[in-house]
Amino acid sequence: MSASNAFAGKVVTRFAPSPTGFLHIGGARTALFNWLFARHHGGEFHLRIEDTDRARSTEPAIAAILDGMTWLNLNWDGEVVYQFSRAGRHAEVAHQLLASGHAYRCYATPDELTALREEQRAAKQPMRYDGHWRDRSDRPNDVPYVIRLKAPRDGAVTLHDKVQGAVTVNNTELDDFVLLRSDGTPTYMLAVVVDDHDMGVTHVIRGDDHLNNAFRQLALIRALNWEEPIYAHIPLIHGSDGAKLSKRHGALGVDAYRDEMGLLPEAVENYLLRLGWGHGDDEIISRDEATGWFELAGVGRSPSRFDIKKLENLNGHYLRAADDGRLAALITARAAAALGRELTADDQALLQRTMPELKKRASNLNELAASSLFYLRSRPIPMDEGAAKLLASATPGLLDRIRARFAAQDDWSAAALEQVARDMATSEGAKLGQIAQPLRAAVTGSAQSPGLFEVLEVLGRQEVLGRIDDVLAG
RNA sequence: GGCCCCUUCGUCUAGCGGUUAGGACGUCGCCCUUUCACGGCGAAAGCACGGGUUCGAUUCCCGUAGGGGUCACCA
Repeated sequence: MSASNAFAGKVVTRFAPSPTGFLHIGGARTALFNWLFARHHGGEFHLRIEDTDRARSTEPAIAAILDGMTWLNLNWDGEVVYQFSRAGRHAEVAHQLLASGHAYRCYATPDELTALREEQRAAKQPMRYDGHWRDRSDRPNDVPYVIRLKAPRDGAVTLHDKVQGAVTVNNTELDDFVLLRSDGTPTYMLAVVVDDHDMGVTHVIRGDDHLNNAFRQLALIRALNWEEPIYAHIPLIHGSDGAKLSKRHGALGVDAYRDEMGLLPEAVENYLLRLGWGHGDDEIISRDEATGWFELAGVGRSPSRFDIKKLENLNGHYLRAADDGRLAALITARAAAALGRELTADDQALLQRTMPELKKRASNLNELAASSLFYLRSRPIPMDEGAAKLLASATPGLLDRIRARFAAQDDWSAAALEQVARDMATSEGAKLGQIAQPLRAAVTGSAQSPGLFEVLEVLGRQEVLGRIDDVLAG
């Protein structure tokens, strides 16, 4: 029975992170691929928390994983499985293996193992357990032991991986790894195999840092005489320097992409999807399209580098496509923090109304919030460097003359106001920009803003005249 | 170091024996324009190297180089 055979039954995938840190971007992509594959085939996608390492697993990490999955809208089927809760079952399988002669007790102490590794390192030999207790019948009393798998020593194993293709490893490369620790708790290797089997997982899609583990797990599965899942080891995401993504690359939790970088989940998803996978020339891919198109055969075998620029560009695209009310809500907290006050319902409405123009000018929520502030500020508004320059170099008396024309203006629509400015430019023999730029600076406190006359209309006559007065007074 | 994997523009990728090697991000230029964006148009930029196989290799095979992953009573 080869794992490369076409799969006929119901697809079951899982994402199985260990809660020893945040949900990072690589894990998120693994989760996404598992999710897409399951949904594409109308199967199930499960979430399993691999918390067998009691010392390193933490509650905050678990919360961060669930939070990240939820934010990315990667909904899982059924209850979350906590691996540690299944320790009894894992031990049971280990002892079953012991009874069937596929495993044995090893009484080697940590010191002995360290010494063995030192020896092997010195002799430039591969560092592997030597199987000292593999075939011995003597049993020291009152000495702690671990249970090791009696792994095959001859021949080779070929894994038919859906992404990596046929990969063959000699059994001499594998040693008798530990199944059950001396304290009776299971190792990762045992727990994964037992849980995947018990959960009915049909396709194991994970990072290719697990490729070597697959051979050990296969040995275990065969000793158990269980059905082998289909494997797909996807390449890791690397930093811009080509090495595995880590802290020094700014490998952050997905919460940082949401909170600190102000990205939209659909942008992160689209970016992650295109990392290592492609569908012709398509770049902007909806979730529905992705679900319809995704297949493991399309996953490349080479690692890809994380490119924040492309992610930001994609985010800009999704920002422009996003609902205005949603965006207004998303930047509320950021705007409130910058303003030092809560936003009112009127503020919210104003943000939503101005959003179509604001969102064209931002590539993330931070920029979007910052660009909206001038609408919300109370007088006198601060002038940034660019605005100060514009005002300093404006023609003398310009603002006074603009103010006079605006003060006499009845129709406060953008179109009418633009006409006022154009008339003034004509009569003064100036270019529109010479008038518009200083005016923009006075009214927005910046050299850049959405269309000036729309801004004037939104701000209203009183506020505009007031802001001009503030500058004239200052 | 052993084993395993990878190698198309700077980056993500399309390509699955014959193409002017396509798209996207980024970069540069132009257009639009009251600014910044958005949008539109255009440019520079790539098959790591060496052998084969073949009428013909980016594509198939073998080396070399480079990169990566992994070698725990961690997962």
